[in-house]
This record gives sequence, structure tokens and C-alpha cells, in this order.
Amino acid sequence: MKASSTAECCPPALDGPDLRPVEGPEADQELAELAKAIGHPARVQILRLLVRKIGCICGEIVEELPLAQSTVSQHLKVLKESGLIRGDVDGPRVCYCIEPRALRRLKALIGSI
Amino acid sequence: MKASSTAECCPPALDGPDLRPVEGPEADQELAELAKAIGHPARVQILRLLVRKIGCICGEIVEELPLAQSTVSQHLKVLKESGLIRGDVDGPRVCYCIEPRALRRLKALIGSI
DNA sequence: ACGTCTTATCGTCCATCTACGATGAGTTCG
DNA sequence: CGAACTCATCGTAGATGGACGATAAGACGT
Repeated sequence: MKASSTAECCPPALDGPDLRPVEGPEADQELAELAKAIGHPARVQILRLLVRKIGCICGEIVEELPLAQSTVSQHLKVLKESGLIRGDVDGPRVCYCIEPRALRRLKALIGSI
Repeated sequence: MKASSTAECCPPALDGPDLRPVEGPEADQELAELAKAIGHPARVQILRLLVRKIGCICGEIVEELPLAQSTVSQHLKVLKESGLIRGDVDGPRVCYCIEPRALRRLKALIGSI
């Protein structure tokens, strides 16, 4: 069975609490990397799109932003490398969705300041 | 009257709620700028220092970090320009302290994602 | 006024970021 | 197979960032 038209990525994401410390050098490094990832308006916009979106989007993101496709792709790569989003291949297209765990982690780190 | 030895900056900072919206293009831009400001481990460390510190520190920050004085000064400048910290001149030295309002704003923006 | 202490700024070097167009890799459909 | 579509990657160019040493600017103490 296969959800044809609209992709069916972004699984339930059942996960327990995060055990890593929220302070110390490693946490500082981690927070800095996550913050740097959202340190560009286009990437903030992408994150918001992926969070608010009913289901998760693919290259519709490109149409949403006033940027070239290659540029958007690079921003998506940055977000993916930071762990904040994930990209699941669905046939010829790719379905991006947020990684709730990473987002929670970011909020926890920010909250620890 | 004048607090001589240890600086007496960082006033009570009594302020009301923030009225600016937490979403939209301007908010995205604002969040991106704040995030970029904390997008470096040294700056995260500085922020933590200023938050946790009893009273507020000056160039002791330089001793706390494994960086040259000029480099630390640049990081402080970035943080100051982002609005996250403030620098009050106290005689020959400068007393830096966090700007609680900006920090709360950052948390609110992050929380809105 | 002078030397000292503290901090900011300047100049420099190398690395990374941001943006784009062009091209390549993979998938689907005819 | 071959055309069409989607997305990633490459290559490039200009801007910004991060680090340092050296130097300037300001405030004190003598």
C-alpha cells in the first residue's frame, strides 16, 4: 500500500525525554549550531512553513519563498544538517518535515539561558 | 553618591509585556537576527556568564574565555548590537549585563515556532 | 602632565555564507 | 528507451564572519 498523491512522511515521532544536559560546553556548542541554523530569515520561514503545514511540504517551499530553487535547496540542507528537519524521498520528490525532537531540544536549550 | 568599587549597572529593568507580534515577516527577521547573535559558542558562553553572574561582569569575560581580548570585544559588540546585552561605562571599564527584555523576546519568538 | 590600565577599533588573513545559473542524478510516464 | 519532472550539487562571485596582533581612545592615580 502506498499513499500516492500527497506524501505520507513525518511519522508519529514517538520519543522519550531528552537526557542530554542543557548546560556546559557541549550544550553551548549544540545551542550555537541550532541557533546558527535558524539564523537566517529564509530558514525561519521554512521552519514555520513546515510546522504550521497540514501534512508536510516538498518543493512547494520553493514557490513560497522569493528565492531560486538552488538557494532554497541549500537552506534546506543547512536545516537538515542541523537536525531540525528531515527529508524523505517520495518518488521523484522529497518531503520535508520538522524533527519535533530537535525543535524541543532547541527550546530547552534556549530556555536554559 | 556613587558605587565605587564594583559597578552598579544592570538597573531593575522594570518593563511591561512585549507588544510586537511573534509571527510574520518582521518577526522572522527579528528571530533570525537574534538567533544569529547566539549562533556562536563563545557568545552563548558569554550570555550564560552574564545571566548566572551575581552582579555583572566586565572584562573578566576575557579571562573566562580562551580568546584574545579583541576577539571577545567583537563578540560583545555583536551581542550588544543584537540588543541581548548592554554595556555601561563605569570609569575606565565597561560593565556588561544582559537585557532581560530582549532575552524574553527571543524565548517568545523561539516558542512561537 | 605622565604613565597605566581597560576597552574599542583597525587591518589583515582565511573561512564560511548567500545567492544565482547550469548541470547532474533519480523517478515516472508515455 | 526517451522525454519530462523534481531536486541536489557544482561552480562562481561577492559579502560577511572569526581570529589575531597592533594601535587608538578614554579614565585614573601619582
